[in-house]
Amino acid sequence: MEEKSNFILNIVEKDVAAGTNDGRVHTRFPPEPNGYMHIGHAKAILLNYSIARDFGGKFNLRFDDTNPVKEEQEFVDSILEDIRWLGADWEDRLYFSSDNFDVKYEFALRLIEAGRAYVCDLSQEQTREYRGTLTEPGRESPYRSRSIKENLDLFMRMKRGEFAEGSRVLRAKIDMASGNLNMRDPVLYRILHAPHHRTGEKWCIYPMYDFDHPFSDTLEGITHSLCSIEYSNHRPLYDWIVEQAVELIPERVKCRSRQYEFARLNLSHTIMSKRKLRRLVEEGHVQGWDDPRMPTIAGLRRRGVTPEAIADFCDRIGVARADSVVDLAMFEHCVREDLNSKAHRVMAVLEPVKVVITNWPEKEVEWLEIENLPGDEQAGSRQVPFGRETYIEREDFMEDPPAKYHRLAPGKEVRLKGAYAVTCTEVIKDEAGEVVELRCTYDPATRSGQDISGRKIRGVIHWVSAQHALPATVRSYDHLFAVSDPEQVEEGKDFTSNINPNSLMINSGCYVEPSLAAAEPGSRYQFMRKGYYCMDWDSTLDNLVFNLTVSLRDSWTPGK
RNA sequence: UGGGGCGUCGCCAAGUUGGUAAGGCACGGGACUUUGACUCCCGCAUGCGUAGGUUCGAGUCCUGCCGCCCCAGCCA
Repeated sequence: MEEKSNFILNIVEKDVAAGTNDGRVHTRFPPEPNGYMHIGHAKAILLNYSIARDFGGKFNLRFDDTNPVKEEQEFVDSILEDIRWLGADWEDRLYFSSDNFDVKYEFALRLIEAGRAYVCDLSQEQTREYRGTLTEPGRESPYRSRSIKENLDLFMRMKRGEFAEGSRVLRAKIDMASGNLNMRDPVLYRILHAPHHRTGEKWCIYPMYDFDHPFSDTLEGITHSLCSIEYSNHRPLYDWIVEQAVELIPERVKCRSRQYEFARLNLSHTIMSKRKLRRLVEEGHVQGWDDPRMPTIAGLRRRGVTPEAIADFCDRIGVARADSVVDLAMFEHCVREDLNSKAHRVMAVLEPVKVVITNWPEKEVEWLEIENLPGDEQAGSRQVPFGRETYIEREDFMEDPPAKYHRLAPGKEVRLKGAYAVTCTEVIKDEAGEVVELRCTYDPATRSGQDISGRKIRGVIHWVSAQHALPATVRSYDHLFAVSDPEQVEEGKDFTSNINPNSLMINSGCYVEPSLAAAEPGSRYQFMRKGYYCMDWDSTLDNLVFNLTVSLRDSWTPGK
């Protein structure tokens, strides 16, 4: 009914209507291969991809690999995998900034020839001093007036490797008095005697982001270059570079690319900075980049979150320019909604207590048919064994229950889901007073689907046949950070002090129904009345391992 | 005290040329229920940072305040 609307869509619609760039829409996602993708990146990836898709345009994937010191092939591989998994299709347009280092060098030469760039010999420290401050204008470098001939010579020798790292840079000649520090003769190229993960030893000068990015966009014909808010200050420089390219190297320019900024995603109870996520991994607060508690794409995938849920989430949070923090509950809602419609229902008991049905024949086993996905006949059904001994959840029994406790208690009757109604007749405890076994009787007239007892049975609990149960380990997760804003800390502490010590809980003595013997790692289920779980790759034949994706909503408040 | 942004319900977020505040999440209430799940109903901003102004009429225009974010890498 209501169309989704945001300022970027409005811009694109207007451009298409006006025939800007011949009505063409071309976006890109430009990751730097120096870390893993997280859900914040997913927002950017999906935004770029969906705009191209929805307007019949194109979407490129371009690695921004202009800093060999920080970048590695390992990250290229993981990023490729994550973006593919998210479903953003770059078709045959996978690019690397480094693929065009030659053209970029040529562009730089023309900038020098036009008198708009110069080689500067100031040290890094001096450069900083000359740049001025936020409130005071900068001073022009003494090297700013070098002749074009000398600049050309010096730059070519920089490329040949004649100079030490840090000894010289190529700078744009713009305006040292600009209120925007990015315009105070920004560095275009620096010397880095470091091997590049793709170009190897070929180059020892590397372009800076501000020079490389806009030019790459024009080379690829990117019409709408979307990035996050902190690049707003760079837009004047982006436009300057595009203008220079249009004028000085028009044969390579496919269009006048334009940059638009939107607010990056922040999630409550979560951190999104690559640096801090790295610390969580390196300091052992989590077990790796794909730890299910991590907001990384790899972590979410291992947790059991689907790409569809992520896409739906990104769709719902919208796109705007205002800083914001989205409630994690919003994300969890999207995950539940998606899984609710596709995860098959099975039974698993996480903290088992044995139930013996005293009036059930010793060796008899009855196979009950239970539907896989109520409301969806296509999903079929399966046979689940029921016998004299079963396990139920420890929390589904209370010796002295509060009012409206629709579960098992002495003398009370509940239905074992898909099977019979049982009544608790005896509670057996150990010396410590811990309940170790419950004795019940069942009523044959209450067989699921053929209940002729005429009684209305309120409580329904899940169970697993003891004789057929499969042992399993279930890992339950809570928010990695106990507080909404992990960055809010006391004096002298940092975000790690907000780590939730109980974010991981491992239950190793669990039992799951036998149908799960056929489950595959990565497959998702709803453990009835508990939550959604994903089989982990750590699973073995004699011990299945499941990760909690998200629990079911639970509106039951004891005593109320 | 420079420049660039942003401020609409607890959290996100729509709001054409000014015409009388969408939607989602969360929350509360109810119905249904062999998952206390799902689903379905109902409720939830006389007010859009704030103070003025223009106007028949302003979240939308003007002015002044207030608050928050970003920028002084040879990182991206």
